Parts: sequence; C-alpha cells; structure tokens
Amino acid sequence: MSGGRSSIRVLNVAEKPSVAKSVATILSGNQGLRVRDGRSRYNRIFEFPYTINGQSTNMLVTSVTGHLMELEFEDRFRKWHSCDPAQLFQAPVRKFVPSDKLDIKKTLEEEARRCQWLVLWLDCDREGENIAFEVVQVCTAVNPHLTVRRAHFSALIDSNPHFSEQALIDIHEAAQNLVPPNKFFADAVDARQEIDLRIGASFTRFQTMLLRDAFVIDAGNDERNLVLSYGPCQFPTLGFVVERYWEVQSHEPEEFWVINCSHKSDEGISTFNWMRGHLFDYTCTVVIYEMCVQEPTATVTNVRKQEKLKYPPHPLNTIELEKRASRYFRMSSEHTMKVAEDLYQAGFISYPRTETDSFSQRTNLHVGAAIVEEQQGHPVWGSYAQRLLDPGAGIWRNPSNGGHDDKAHPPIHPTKFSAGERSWSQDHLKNYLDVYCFESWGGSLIPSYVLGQQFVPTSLTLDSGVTRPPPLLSEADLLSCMDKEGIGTDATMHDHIKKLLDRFYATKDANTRFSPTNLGEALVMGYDDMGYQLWKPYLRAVMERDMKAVSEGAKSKDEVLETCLHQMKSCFLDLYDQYAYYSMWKPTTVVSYVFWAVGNLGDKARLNKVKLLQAMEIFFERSNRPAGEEQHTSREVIRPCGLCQESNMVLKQNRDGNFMVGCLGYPQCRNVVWLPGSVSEAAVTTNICNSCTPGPVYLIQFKFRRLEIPPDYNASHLGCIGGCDEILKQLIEICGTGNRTSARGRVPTASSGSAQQSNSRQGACIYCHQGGHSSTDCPSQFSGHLGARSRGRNVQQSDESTISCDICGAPCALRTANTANNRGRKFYSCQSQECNFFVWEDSLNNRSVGRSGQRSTMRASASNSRQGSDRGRGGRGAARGAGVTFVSATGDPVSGRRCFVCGDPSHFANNCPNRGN
DNA sequence: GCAAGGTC
Repeated sequence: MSGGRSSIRVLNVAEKPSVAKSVATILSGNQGLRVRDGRSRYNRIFEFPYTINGQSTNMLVTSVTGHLMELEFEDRFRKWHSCDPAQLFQAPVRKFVPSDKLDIKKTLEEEARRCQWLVLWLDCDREGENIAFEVVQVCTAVNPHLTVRRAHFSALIDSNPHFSEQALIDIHEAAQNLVPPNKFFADAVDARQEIDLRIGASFTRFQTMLLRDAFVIDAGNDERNLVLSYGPCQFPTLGFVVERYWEVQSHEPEEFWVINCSHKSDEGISTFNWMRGHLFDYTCTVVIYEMCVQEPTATVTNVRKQEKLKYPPHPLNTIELEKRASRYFRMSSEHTMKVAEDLYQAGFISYPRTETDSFSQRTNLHVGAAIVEEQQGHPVWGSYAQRLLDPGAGIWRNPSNGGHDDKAHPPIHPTKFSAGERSWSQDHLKNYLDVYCFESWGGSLIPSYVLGQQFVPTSLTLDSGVTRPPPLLSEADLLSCMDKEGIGTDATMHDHIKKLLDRFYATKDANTRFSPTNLGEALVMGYDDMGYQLWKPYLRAVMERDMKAVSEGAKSKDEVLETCLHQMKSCFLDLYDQYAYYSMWKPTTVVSYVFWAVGNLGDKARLNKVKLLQAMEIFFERSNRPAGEEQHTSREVIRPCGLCQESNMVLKQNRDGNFMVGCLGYPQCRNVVWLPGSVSEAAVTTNICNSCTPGPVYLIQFKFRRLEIPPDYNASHLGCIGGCDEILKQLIEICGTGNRTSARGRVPTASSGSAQQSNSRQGACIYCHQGGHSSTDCPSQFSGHLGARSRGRNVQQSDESTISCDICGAPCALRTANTANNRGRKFYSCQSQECNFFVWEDSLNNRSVGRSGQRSTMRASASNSRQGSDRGRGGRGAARGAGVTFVSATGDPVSGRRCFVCGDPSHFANNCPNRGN
C-alpha cells in the first residue's frame, strides 16, 4: 500500500456486529465516530477518520453475520428425484449468497464500490478466513481494483465496554500491520464444506428413499416427511449413544465378593477398604475372610495424612456451560445456548460460543474490576463480591487456568449487573459460587490412628455384590465424547445432539440420558455390519487432519477432495449394490437407480450382502407397499417357490456370511434351502436345470473354501438347489449349513475398537439377548413373533419371562451368562438399571437371591469385641462348634459351605489337612 | 426434504 496525501476510503468487515462496533470504538478512540444503518438491520456501518502507516483514511467498519455464502448443488440436482444420488459425488456445486443474506451483500457492494481498500476483520480461525474470501468475492465483483488486506488480531473483544489495555494495543497493531489473507485456510474450509455436502446429501437421499418406503417406521406423525439423514457429525454422535447402549444391553452381571471392615471409636467411625478391592472367587474370599475372623485384631502399619483440596471450576467455556446446565438444571444443550444467546444479546454475559476457559492475565478482574464490582449489589452474592474486593479480607484469588484459549473470546462471564429481569425465565438466572451452590464441600471426620496401634474391628463382614453395567450416556457425557473426538465445534455440538432427537434416532429420558430408538440402532447396526466406520468418529478425525494439511499448504484442496470423495463413493456404491440386490423392496420412484447400479456393477452387486436392510428388518415390519416383481432383476431369482406358489425364491446371504435360497414371500412363506457352510461365493447363472420342477430352476456357480471340503471335491461347482444335485447334498451333509449355528456376537467390526467395547458386546443376540446366536439367526424370529419386533424388543423378552423383578415387579428377561466362571448358565435380570435385580435360573427352586448387595451377604455374627476372646482358641473351632459364625444378610444361617480341597464341611481350605498333598 | 459451519 502506498501512502498518499488524499484520504482513501477503507471498507472494514468484521464477522459479527459486536466486533465491528468494538473495532470502530477502539480505532476511533470514540473521536468523530459516526454510525449509520446499512441495508441489514443488524449490521450497522461505523465511520471515522484514521491513519494507517502515515496514510490518512476514512474508515468504514461494518460486518457480516458469520458465513455470507452457502454451498449448494446446481439447481438441476437440487430436487431429490432429479438425479441418482450417486451423481451427487460429482454433480457441480456453486457458492452463492442465500436470500436472507442478500441485504448484507448489497451493503457490501454499495460500500465497496466507493472504497479503495478492503480490510478483513473476520475471526482469526479457518472459518473466519473462509468468510473473508466470501466477502472478497462479493466486493471485488463490483470493484476489481480493491486492495485486499487482512487484520490479524487476538485481542479478546466483545460486548464488554471496558476494553483492556491489551485489546487497545492489539487492535491498533492489527490495523497498522495488515497482511494478505491466507488462501490455504480458506481452502481447508472449502474442502470440508464440499465433502460434508456431497456425503450428507447422497447418503441422506439414498437411505431415506430406500428405508422409508420399505419399512413401517413409526416415528412422528407424518411418515412421508421422515428424513433419515446421514451426516459426518450426527452419525458419530449417534454412534456414541448406540455403543453405550449396547454395552449396557450386553452386560452380564457377575457376582463378586468383598471383605469390609469398620472401626468405631470415640472420634468417629472409620471404614477400611480391602486393598484387593473385590474377588470373583467366593472360595478364595471366604478363606481370606476366615483368616481375618480367626485373628481379628488389626494393626496399623502405615499412617498417611493427605490434604484434599477442592478447586473452584475453571472459567466457563461453551461446552462446560452446556454440561453444567444439563447436570444441575436438566437443561438441554440446545436450550442452554438459546438462553445464553438471549443474555448475550441483552448484554448480560459475554460471547457464549468460546473454547476459552482461562482469563487473559491482562484481564482486569480485580482492582476496580467492573466484572466483580458490578455484582456487589446482588441480594444473594453481593456481600461475597464485596468481600472479594476487600483487600483486608484477603480472599481474592485469580481464577484457575483451564488451558484453552481460542484467541477470539474470553471465558463466558457476566458483563452487566442484574438481580433478575422481568422478562427472564428461571433458566436465565444462572450464576456462580458461594454463590455456586451446586457442589458441596463433601468430606467427613475420621478418627486418627498411630503407627503400630492395634484395635478390634467393630464389624468385619463378607459381602457380595454384582458388577453393574455403565450408565447410559448423559448429555454431559455425550458432549465430552464429542469434544474428545472432535465431533462438531463448540458452537454446533448442541445442534448435532438435537438432530438425533429430531430425526427420531435417539430419545432422552428425565435424567438426560440417551437411548437409541429402534431406528437409530438399526441404522448404526446396518453400517457396522457392512464393516463401515461411518458411524464412528474416525472419518471426522481424518477429515480434520486433512483440513489441517490443507491449511498448512501440505496438501491441496483438490487432492483432499478427490481422496475423500473417492473413498466415500466406494462405500456409497457398496451400499447401493446391496440395495440393488434387494431391489424387490425398492420404491418404484427410484427404479431407474437399480438398473443403473446393476448395469454398472455386475456380479459383485448380486453377491453383496444387505446389511442395512437386514438390520432394519430386525426392528421394523415390512411396508405393504407393492413390491412389483417386475422391478426385480431376473438373474437373482433361482426358481418359483414350490411351497406358496406365489413368490420367487432368491439367493441370499445372512449376517454371518452363510448362503441360503429363500422365498420372497417371507415371512408369510418360510420356504428356505440352506446351502453348505463351506460356500465362499455363490452367483446365479443363466443356466437352467433340465430336470427339477417347478422350473425354471437357475443353476448357481459355487466356490467352496478349499480347506473346508474333502480333498476329492472340486472347489468350484455349478450346482442346482432343486434337489437333483448329489454333490451339493453330500457337501451339506459333510459341512453342514450356516443355518442358525453361528455364535457370532455383536462385536464391532472395527479392529481399532477398544477392548472394553469388544468385550462388552460378546455373544448376546441383540434381538432376544440370548447368547449363542446372532440376531439374524435368532430363533425368536422364526416363532411367529415377527410382527412384534417393530413394537420393541422388550415385548419379546417378557413373553419368555417366567419371573418378575423383586424390586419393580416388571417381567425379567432370561439371559445366558458368558463369563469365564458361569458360561452358559442362565439368569433372569430386570431391564431397569435402577433395580439391578438378577437371579440365576438354576437357583430358583431355593430362591435365596435377590438384589445386588443384599444377596448372600455374610456377616460375622460375633463381629464385635467378643470375637476377640475367641481368638486364642481358634476361630475355626468357633465356626464349627456354634455353626452360626456366618449368617446371611437376612439373618439366616449359611450352611453347606465346605472345604474346597477335600469337601469336608468341618474346616475351610486354608486349614485343610489334605492341602498340598 | 439432504451436511456442517458461521451468526441474528
């Protein structure tokens, strides 16, 4: 930029009105500042004289409101039925200013025409840089001679009128050190936008049209308007919910044993924890417990005093605000942000969308600080604010540092005093400490001990408990998961959560805990079974890495777009194939897509599995919409069904990869021919068997797994399922079929899944919750209950139940344990997490079990000082002699315990004379 | 009617 005598006009554009106002106020020093309206009611224009590097200028400062432009497909691709969804991976897109931003665009155009320079004051992050280029595009279109520059500022400026010294310095420095805008940053966002659009639109259109018409999905009033959206943020968010739900569902309670000890003295009660925590082996625990009872005098071997500090929370950022509002007020994150926005707009709090959780060292909170001073008149915490500011009180301490700083905004804090406004709802009245009554100090008094001190425990008990499943994800948990995995931004996370509810993918209970709906679970299950990670956070993580590479210039935008979209298109086409294969259920409106897919993908299409549809089948009934047979490609049909004589039989592959030929009339007609378990591939040919009837019966080209068939059989075989094929019959006899024999559980296909996740999902059928088979092979599905599936899985379970929960009275589900100690053992358990009721099926005759923590609890009846007097004579003798050393929690004597080494009931294993023999 | 990201 060259200097000059005449004053030049500079158009300054900020990302939001509040920043425009701050920049104008600071640069003008409030001298000669004029304000006028622009065409947009929110985005005013500030004018004042200013000197940049010796050049006198006439500054105009205005703003946009976030992104000025949107990315969309060209018009001819925008209607849902305008094209094959697969085309959306390469359909032309354009960036344009949407109608609600046209007034801002007009203001920019009008002002840009009359200016020589354009200075961009967008937020200094990638999105800000991208918005900067949108502004540049609009302005240079009407004035190509504009000199374009970027102001880089990190000062924390917002609606707080008390600018810090640093803010003043920063903004002036930024104005004097203008730089060119960074195209790499903007490119990274362009890439992200295009990927999100193409993936989102293609998958959403496809799965909506496919599934909504094929199934009766009971979600909301107007099923026709139901949208089954896919998005790279919303699906991983749903994934978190479903994954936790699966963990809870597949949890098998396991009994454990624990020794508890307490000691009461004049100073109070101490409770001692067993260093081993708990054991799963009853006998071991009893032996150790026995030893304790035998010699109950305890000796203090170590005394450690530790000060426990409770720190005040870090300054508030958006995610923490949402979490705390959810935890303490049960407010949804979406509602919290609405209220926060209200308060921000009215000037009561600072900008509510920030990652920052530490106050800048330069922020003046203390001496003469408006932030605290403002609060001195408050009826509840006003006196606390006064004490804080009183140097004599000495209670001032600077807020802790949370370690995050987005360099754009301070932590969320009050900016204006209010004891409550008339228009405020209860939700607007949230505030902090002494003040912060939502956490307690906790803590308790315990007696002091000295090294070597001896005492006899007041109680020494052998207790039992059962392991419990983790709780369902709360809204705060969900926000943490998203934050940790980088799903969404602080400004959008609540939107993604709300979307799950809006789309009927998940529900939230009164405790703000999320469960997937049948729809949400089916979608995740379908994608998981296809082996795709699309419901996991990795896709977003990869995208984030790529964006970083683009913003650093290490990768080009086009390169990232091509790689990512290529991968996603492969996934899409695979899904598409599966759809084509099951095209008999497709809606007529998309008939052309099927022919397109079959025509392009050939044999592979027909061999593919149909995971998404299979997953949906588990939860939803088929729709009655006509499924015209003519839509079905003839090559997939094997033969007309001889049983119902109405439908065709087609080649299918079940969840476990086993092949079968089943009737399309299912579930009305259950005619099925299972094929050998050793089949690795099966493809329908155009060859027709000349002996089997009713025909035509198309021959199938089989490939067998070499190692699974006898050596004198050919691994390749052109076979007939009509009954004439002796080789096929022999192989079925030798290898068996895949019919309901698989024991595969819902183990995530992701090899990178955590061990915990894998373990948690061992072996349980998602449908009936029994072990030993997967949901597609669930016997319950074939027992005439199919119609009940769409009404929920629990109905199925209650049908099978024979006992009710002792706590809530609800019917229990019969499950099968799959733990090392109890594999295959059946138990009943309550569906409710609160009850935690469970009972072994084989113990029902002598029903001595019940709620966790109560059942089988052993208690030393002489667990007082009297016990000590027995010590010398040997507790063992006492146990044997009195016969009531152990009593159950209900007070009943516990009998039948015996030495596990020799079986003699007169002693325990640790005292067994045969031990070590 | 589709995504996610800004923002009012």
